[in-house]
Amino acid sequence: MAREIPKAYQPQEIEPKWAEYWVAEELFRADADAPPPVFSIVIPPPNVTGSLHIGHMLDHTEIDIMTRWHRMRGDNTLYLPGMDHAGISTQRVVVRQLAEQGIDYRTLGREEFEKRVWKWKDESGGKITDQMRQIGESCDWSREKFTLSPEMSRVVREAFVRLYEEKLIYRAHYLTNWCPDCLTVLSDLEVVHEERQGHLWHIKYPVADANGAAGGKFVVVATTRPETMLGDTAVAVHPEDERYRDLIGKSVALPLTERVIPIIADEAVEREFGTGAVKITPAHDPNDFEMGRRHHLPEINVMAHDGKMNAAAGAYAGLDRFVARKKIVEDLKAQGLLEKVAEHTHAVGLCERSRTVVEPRASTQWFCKMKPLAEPAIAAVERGEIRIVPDNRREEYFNWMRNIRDWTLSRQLWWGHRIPAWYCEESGHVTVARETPAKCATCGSGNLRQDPDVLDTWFSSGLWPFSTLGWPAKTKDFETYYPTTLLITGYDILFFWVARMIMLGIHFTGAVPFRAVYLHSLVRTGSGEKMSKSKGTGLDPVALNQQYGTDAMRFCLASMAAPGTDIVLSDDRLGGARNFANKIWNAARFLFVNLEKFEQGGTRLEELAAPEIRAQAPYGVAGAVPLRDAWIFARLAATVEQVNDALANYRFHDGAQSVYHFFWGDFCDWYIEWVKPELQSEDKESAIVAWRNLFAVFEAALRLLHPFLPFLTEELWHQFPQRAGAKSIALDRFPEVREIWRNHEALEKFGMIQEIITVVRNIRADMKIDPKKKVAAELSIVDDAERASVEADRDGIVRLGMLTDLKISGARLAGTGGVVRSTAKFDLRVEYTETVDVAGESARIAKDMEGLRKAIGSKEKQLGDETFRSRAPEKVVRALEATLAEQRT
RNA sequence: AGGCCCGUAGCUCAGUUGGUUAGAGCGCGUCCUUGACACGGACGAGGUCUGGGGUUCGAGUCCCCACGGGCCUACCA
Repeated sequence: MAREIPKAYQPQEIEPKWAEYWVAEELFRADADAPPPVFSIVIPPPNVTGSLHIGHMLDHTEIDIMTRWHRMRGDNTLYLPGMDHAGISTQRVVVRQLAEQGIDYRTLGREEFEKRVWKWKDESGGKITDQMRQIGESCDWSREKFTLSPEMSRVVREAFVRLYEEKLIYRAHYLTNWCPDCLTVLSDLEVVHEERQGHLWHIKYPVADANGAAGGKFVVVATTRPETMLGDTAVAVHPEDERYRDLIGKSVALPLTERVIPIIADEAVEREFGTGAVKITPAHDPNDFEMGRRHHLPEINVMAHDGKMNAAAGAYAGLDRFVARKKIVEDLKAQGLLEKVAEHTHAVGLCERSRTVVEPRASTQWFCKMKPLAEPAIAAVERGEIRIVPDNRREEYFNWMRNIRDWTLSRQLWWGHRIPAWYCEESGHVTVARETPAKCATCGSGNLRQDPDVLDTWFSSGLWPFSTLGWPAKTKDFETYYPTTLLITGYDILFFWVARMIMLGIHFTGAVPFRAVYLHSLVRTGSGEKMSKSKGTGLDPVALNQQYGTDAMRFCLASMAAPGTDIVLSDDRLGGARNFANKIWNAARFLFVNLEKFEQGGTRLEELAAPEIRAQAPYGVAGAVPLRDAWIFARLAATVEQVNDALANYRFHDGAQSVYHFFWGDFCDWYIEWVKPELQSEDKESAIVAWRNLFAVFEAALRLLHPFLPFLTEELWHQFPQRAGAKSIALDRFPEVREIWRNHEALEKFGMIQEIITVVRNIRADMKIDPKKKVAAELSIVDDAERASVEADRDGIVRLGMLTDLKISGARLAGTGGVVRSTAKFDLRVEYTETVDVAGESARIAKDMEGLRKAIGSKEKQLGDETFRSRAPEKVVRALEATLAEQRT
């Protein structure tokens, strides 16, 4: 480190340098030939619709923490990056952009439009790549993939053709969800439901005789969508409904039209709802569609693709559906056919992307049969071949999978994988093939036309874990890295993506696509909303990274990422994480600034901190490791184990908290403060031991911190002597606990010293003793071994307690005056010549006593209870007794 | 309609099979410009865990009910 180290850590100066270095040196290139164990993870490919948002930051932080941790533990590690073409979303973005320039995308033609989208993809994709590099993701850029690349297209066609040949993909006329804004059908998942206050219109349909003449009677039907009545082809009642029994088989004259439609009986009709009579519109309602099939009713589609009424709507043709609704209600009212209007709250289906009200509409589409795919996928999770974390998402997965319905695959879009199906213009036959066929497979005609539609974008995403590794070829990558180890993504795409990968993965490869899925929380705004760019509630990660530093952002997210709960990011939290980075920076600053002084005595950094020197720590003076060193290494060991355990269970917040507490609380607040004088000691041997141990702990701490704060730790790691050719801390080892680090005794002993110092400080603060004024103190410890240990570290206690002197004995406190406080293990008296605030002191003592009495009381009561003694485990009883014994003294 | 989750300090949240006086960060109060760090240090005040009932020797932790908030699935027109 140079002499002029800034006092405050400035991530902006440091981060870009390493971000570039990591990419340029290709440090994270995976080697499929490297020995196991393997850790492989594929990125949830971000949509090329714009740039990374704060949700991605969380995703990528967690993935990168896991990746770096595994890599440092020596695993054969692959983090595969890539992006998703995001069919509907990306098309919408470009359509909107064109519209802003006054261009209707349809006038451009398909080919030109696709060109425009590719151009956008390059820009947006480039931006995302830049962002990912900026935030230091340790992925293998040589293996980057894009879901719509020619390579991925081949895989998609392969998968489609296989499923078609297996009769799992089929084309059918069915009722689907239509978005009049996106102008495409949607799968059920892309329709979101929203409770809305609406109306239930009760409409009178005149009963007609066989000739269509009205007989003065009416059947009243209730509907929430009056405009669809123009497409009614029947009225249905329950077969056992007494009210309507004699009308079954008769007809009604459909108002506003010339048509006469039958009254049919079907058990699906709920007698309790509305009037018990239902208008049936097979072309515009899922229930009605089914009923229409059962009763062979005609379908009359009354709406065009853009949500306007079509020619079949007669006088209402050309009107927007909601305008038509209003007009129809008015007309009915005018004709006296509107019986009443009731308030009615119901769930309205909206297009996930455009928020437009989705129109159920019968059309011919491609579908994927899901039940046969779902069964093995359910079984795999049941058998534990895939672990879903957190647990409760497992149930959600099962619920959805067990009730799965067929997947509408085709989309009326231009941006996406074109469906590999060709229609013969002569015979009408369909040819589904991997490559463009020359002639019709059935009749041999060369007059073919490819299906204009594209596939749901999630179809290619569903193949991602194996398409990216070279499947269907048996590549080295596929052999080595599939099944992938872990998938980390948000729970909001459990069904869209995760479930489908599991189904398609098992179906095509015979193996699960990943061994575990960790579903993380979502990042929300302060008011609890899901962050969204469109609502302006999104936070810009680039700006935040700039302001606080990427490391701080990562650490902040990690420390809040408790499984199962959403994250609310705040400036306060980010500031706290930034402060932590600054603390680490300054600890390093302390080391190197002091080292300069020490080096003047002729000792070089190499002798104190070379890798082989560090490996032998902790060092002792004349063979004895000083207590503070034994203690910090024991704490380091415990922390390493806590972090390993936390990360193994995706408990990022626990891991983050452990390292925070260790570095700030133990290392900085106690350890550095304790060794300060040793570092410039006259006694050369002690000084060298202090330096060596300090460097060893600090360097190990950097490696421990690295997965969380990669930039800062990389920067500081390079300030240490490293093995020849060592390029990065990211390729160094995660700290491994050495047996001699573990030291329960040191933890106990140093803990007692900390307690003594804390009591001294307490007294000083309570008595308002001038912090700069040193005072005398006296300590009494009954236990010989404990007393000896404390005596050995008397100097430290004196220094950190700001004492002039500390008398230690095993007898009762000899001196008088001053303030006395007692704990289970020791009594302490601090000289205090001023008048003690008796009232305050006795209030404090009284409060202490009160708490203690309560604690003792409850324990005595418990221990006195025979049922407790006989039923509680012995361990608990003994621990209770031990504490009670202490508290009584 | 069915299912799930949450309600713990002023704020945001931890609290893994029930077990000693319930934790963190921020905020707050007192003191400290001591040469790593004021993005700092020392010390401290704040919760009885939404309410009620139950199981248990023992419950923030398990069960039931109520209230409050959120989410997901769902073709009652």
